[in-house]
Amino acid sequence: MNTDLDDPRLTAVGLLAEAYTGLMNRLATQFEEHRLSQVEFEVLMRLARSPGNRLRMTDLAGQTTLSTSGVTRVVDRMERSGLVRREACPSDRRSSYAVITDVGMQRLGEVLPGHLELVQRWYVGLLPADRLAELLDSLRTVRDAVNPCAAAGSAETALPA
Amino acid sequence: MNTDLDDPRLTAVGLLAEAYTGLMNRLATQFEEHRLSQVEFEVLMRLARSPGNRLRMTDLAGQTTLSTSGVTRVVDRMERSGLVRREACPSDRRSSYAVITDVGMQRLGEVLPGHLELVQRWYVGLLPADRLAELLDSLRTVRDAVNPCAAAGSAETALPA
DNA sequence: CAGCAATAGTTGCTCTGTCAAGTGCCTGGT
DNA sequence: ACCAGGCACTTGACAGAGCAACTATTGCTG
Repeated sequence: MNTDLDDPRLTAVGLLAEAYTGLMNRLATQFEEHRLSQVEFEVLMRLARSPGNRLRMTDLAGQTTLSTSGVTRVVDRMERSGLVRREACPSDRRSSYAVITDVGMQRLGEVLPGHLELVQRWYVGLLPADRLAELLDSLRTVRDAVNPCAAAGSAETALPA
Repeated sequence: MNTDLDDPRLTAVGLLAEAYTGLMNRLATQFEEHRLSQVEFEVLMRLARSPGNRLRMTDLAGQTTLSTSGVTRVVDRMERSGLVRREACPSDRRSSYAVITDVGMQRLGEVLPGHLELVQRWYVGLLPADRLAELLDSLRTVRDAVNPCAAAGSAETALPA
């Protein structure tokens, strides 16, 4: 019928999607064990890696997949559970910082080792070093094209490298 | 503080996530122009590629990222907009098929060319052929580990290849 | 320095999807 | 032949996230 249905480009997208969502599913289980969602984990990571352990709400939104209202709500929840607190920005009364608390830091410390182990097992450990390097390089090419902000921004997802 | 915060494995996950979500954002715009969501597009694709243009609800759930109740609801909506219809399964009265309609096929035909073009521009076209082949190979390795069902199942995301 | 456009954040409404419970149907053991 | 347990699907209640509208601030421009 429609020959486009067999286009190899669809396979390419499918593989990317399945690899990503499959990996995330593997990781999600461990987050749940520690009463964290994926989004919450990312918020903790971003804050922990930022100078002063803090980020303005808008910047946090820019560094995640969330809208600003999404960030408001996540921070609401995390503030309620003590992982994060809001702090006024002295230089601009419109802004406020989200700051990771000691409890948040501790929680992150509990999750991270297991998380890294899972990433090792289900992703980076599956490929020989040179293949992995090539993979990351190609992903970076796509990422830079598709999401130039992340490339230009202060941080990649995790590392400025 | 916590040296794990700089682990390169986090960068690896970050690149995968940003490449994937960034690409999806680019593709989403075009879907909206055709009044389709990403999930609806995937449902149409899966059905169009299946024998008899149909799939049991459960199988459709297995081939997407949705739960069975999620599939029930997507198919509800798509049935309402005429893209899909339900049909009873003669051999098992518990099951029902989702079948893509002519309208659904036509809609898919409208979206697909532009979709492929975008995939070309923001993903496969960014890499030389040999790099792309390596990328897909590595992604397949990860996918097979992380989501063995997809590998074993009747179809990859798009192609059985 | 008054006024106004732009910005940071929050909130109401809505949509989408999940989980758990419920219905009806199928099947294997006795 | 029965019924116990399992399966396919649906439904109700609810959580997460986005958009658009709103408030409070800021800072530019005349």
